This record gives sequence, C-alpha cells and structure tokens, in this order.
Amino acid sequence: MSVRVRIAPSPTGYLHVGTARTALFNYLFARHNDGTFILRSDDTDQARSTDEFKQDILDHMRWLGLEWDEGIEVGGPHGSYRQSDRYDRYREVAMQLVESGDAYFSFVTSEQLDDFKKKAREAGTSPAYDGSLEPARSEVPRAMLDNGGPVIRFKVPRPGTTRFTDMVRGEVEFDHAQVDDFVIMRSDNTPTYHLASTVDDVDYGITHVIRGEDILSSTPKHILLAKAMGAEPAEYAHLSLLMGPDGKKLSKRHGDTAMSAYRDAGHLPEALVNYLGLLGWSPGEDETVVDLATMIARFDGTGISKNPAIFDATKLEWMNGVYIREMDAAEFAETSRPWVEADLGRSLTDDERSTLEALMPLIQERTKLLSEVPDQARFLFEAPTEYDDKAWSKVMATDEGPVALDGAVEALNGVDDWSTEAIDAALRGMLEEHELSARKGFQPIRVALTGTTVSPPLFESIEVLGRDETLSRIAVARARLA
RNA sequence: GCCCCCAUCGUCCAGCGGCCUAGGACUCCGCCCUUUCAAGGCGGCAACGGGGAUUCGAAUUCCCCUGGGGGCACCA
Repeated sequence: MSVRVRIAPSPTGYLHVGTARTALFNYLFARHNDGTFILRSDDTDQARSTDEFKQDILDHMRWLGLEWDEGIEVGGPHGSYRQSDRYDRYREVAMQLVESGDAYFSFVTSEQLDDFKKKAREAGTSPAYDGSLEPARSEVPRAMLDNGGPVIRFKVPRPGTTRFTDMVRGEVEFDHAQVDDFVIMRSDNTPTYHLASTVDDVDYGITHVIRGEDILSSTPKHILLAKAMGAEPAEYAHLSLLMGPDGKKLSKRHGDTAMSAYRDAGHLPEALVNYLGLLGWSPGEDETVVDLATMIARFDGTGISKNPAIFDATKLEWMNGVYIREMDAAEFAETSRPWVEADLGRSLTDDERSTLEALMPLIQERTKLLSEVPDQARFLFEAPTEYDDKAWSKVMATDEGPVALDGAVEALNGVDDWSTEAIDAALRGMLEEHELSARKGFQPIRVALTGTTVSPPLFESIEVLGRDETLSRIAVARARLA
C-alpha cells in the first residue's frame, strides 16, 4: 500500500517552527516512499481560526518548499480538505457510533465531572471519566435541560488496554482505566478534534500519522475510534517536542516561534529545512550540512530521536551562513537585492545593480543573514552622512588620519587604470612613502568611504565606487578633520 | 495526584556488548592567514545523571532512584 501522510495544522496561529518540523518529517517520509503528502486544515475551533493564520501557514509551507500533493488549495479526491466543510460527515459517523453502541449521549454536568476528578485525585485513582455518572434514562429530559443539551461520548471498553507500535517510541501501552470516555460531539453539534481528525485520517486513507509527542496519550482514543469505524488504524510516529534554550517548551518568550520571523530575519528556506530536519533526526553519519535530496534518500522513519530537542538559533544562523556561501554569486545578488532596496526605500537603477553585483561575492562571504546585507552594501549607494563615533576618534582623529587621507588622494589621482590591482599598488606605495602600517594607512580611508571601520575589502570597494565618488568622500572626511 | 515518554559534551547528533583513551557539528578559547570584518586552516575546553544486576567484557541489556518532557477539556 502506498504511503499517505498528512500535516493537519489548526489555523489558530502562525506557522510554528515545531509544526514546520513535523510537516518536514511527514514530507520527507512521503517523498522517501514515493507516497502522498497531504495538507489538511483542522479548523474545528471556529472561534480561534482565521483566514490570516491559514494563509500564513500555506505561504510558509510553500516558502520552505514543502509542497503538498493533496489538500488545501491544490485539491484532491477528498473535497476541500477543510474540516469545517465536513461536519455532516462527522455527525454521520457519530450517529453510527451511537447506533453501534460505541458511543452514547452523555448528560453529566461539568460540576459532576469536576467533582469526579477531584475525588479521583484525592483517592489517588485515575481521573479518567468512565461513564459511571450518567443519569438514569428517566431523568434525562431534566438533566438535558439543566445542561443545555447532551454531548456524545465514546464508550471506552473497560477493562481493556490499547497497545501499538510507535515508529519512534516502540511498543506503547495504555490502560483504558486512564482513558476518558471522551467527547466526540459537543453539545452544539460540532465535532471535537479526536473525532474529526480520526474520521479524516480514515477517510483519506492515511497510512502513517507523524505528529508531536503531545498527542501520544490521545492515540488510544484515535485507535479505538478508527477500529469502531471498522477501519485499520494508521501507523503512528510521535516526535519529541521542540524546546526553548531553557529546556522548557519552545514559546514566544524564547524568541521566535513563528516561521515568518525567520524568513523576515533573512534565513534561507534551505537552511531552515536542513536545520529542522536534523533537529531530532540523524541521516546516519556525522553529517551536519545535508541537502533535501539527501534527506529524502535517507529518511526511512528510523533514526528519529526520542528526546526533546532544544532549538538553537545560533546554530541555525551558522548553517544559514553556510547556505549563503554556497549560493552562486548571481543568485545571491538577486536574493539580496530586495533587502537592499527595502533599506534604501527605493529600487536600484541598472547601474546600481551592476555595482551591487560587482561587490556581492565579497559581501556574500561575510553574511549569515540576508538582513545583514544592507548594512554592508549601503555605502555603495549613499555617502556616509555621519561617522561612527568610535571609528572617527580611533582611526580618523589621529596623527596618521590626515596623512593617510591626503596620501590616498594623491596616490589615487595617479592611478590611470582604475582597477583593484592598480588601486592596491598605488595605496601600498602611499603606505611606504609615508611609513604607515596597513592598519594606520587604510582604516582612515575605509572610514571616509563607509563611515565605519567594518566594511567589505577596501580596494574592491574603491574600484566599484569609482574615482569621483571615492575622492569626493575622502574630501568630505578630510574637510571635517580640518 | 494519576498515566505515558525520555536520559551521551552547554546545545544538536554518532554510538546499537569488545573497534570508546566516546566521534562529528554549533558555541566558547587560543594560534595561523589578514587593510577592517568575515570566511578559511590548525589546535583546545567539554559528556556516557546515580545505584544495583547480567556478562570474561556495558555508553550500549535489565531493575530501582533521580532528573527532564508530555497528557489528564464540549482546545487542537
């Protein structure tokens, strides 16, 4: 049977990095097995679901390259892939389960339930509701009135046990004494997650459910439900959760949990995919930088780590730098340009584009995040309007500052062939003439041109800037020095 | 409180009874390269949570403890 997996986010928030990782694992498993990757929207929580969240999830899934074969927007043989469009189906299943005796209308009040759980806790027994509080049939109408309507609960067989083999945890066993007679239909006649999710998994022919460990203990419910529907339960794989730097569940307080934040910070999707893929999974060898194709080739469902993984933003950044350096120069220039233009607040002219491209390889190797490009490239398009205070006092307002600037003007005026090599030779000649160290002699020029002591290599920058602009900026700085 | 899962450097992984004086990567610290900053090269710090048991031999198997995580909703 061909593999069918799904990612089923709830549009109640932006695409979370943890969800993205789960999606990636599903995607890898599908591709590895020539299976089908499905994206479905679990939007039964109408109150908290929004179109904006849904769109954010879709956008970032695509941005990461996690294209789905069936599901939202791309369609497939199972309708809209939105749970909110399938309420009739869930009701149908719920009624069938009531008829077959696998589920029942429940009239317990929340007060009764609270009391039940409280007593269980005091007694040290299982707090799982076992249906024992249901009123006698003759009392139902009144209770129903008090209650605002019944819910439908699944009747968990007791005593009993559900065992299954989890692809990452191995044999797992749950005593039904620990499993609630859980609600499958709310009193407002809408389905709960357990019902909707399981019905969809069954109807869509999902073969492997790869999801977060947070639902491991709900798995018996889903298996019981599937069996009651007469279906063969899927295989399950429960991934350990992503943690923040303090070992607690990754949350906004640790930094960014929304995928969009990483995109906005200038991460490359390839780097994110690589990093997320190796967070809790090993491709087999001591490898760290692994491309998608390799991951797909190796991802057979084994080698998935059982322990929680801490999300290390620093390592992600390092990896992003690796991917940036691996890009070819033209591609990097193209990818970076929007960042530069956003910073400038305007589009680049054709000439400026050439200028940018000329210096790009040098910028590329000192960039970890795309968002760092504007700081490095700005001097190409705008003369410094101010100078970094420390830079000015440290290298400019010194004995050597004026000497270096004056020397540079003279040396540069003598350059006929405006090339990096000629500029290099001329400025080094200037160094000798004035007996300046490279540091003393070159840093003032750098500050004059860029406003700071940190910038791309000097000679190339001068070449790209052009003679007029270079001399003009030096003159401005020199005047300020006088 | 009850149930479940987990446990190797600070972090992510490798290790599946002898190849382990425990390997790789990030971080950090040196050194080299160097006009700044990076990148790169070389080197270094750093771990099998504790206790039993099995075995000729355990990071690797079993048990207990401890620690961490998750769940216990008419949320997903």
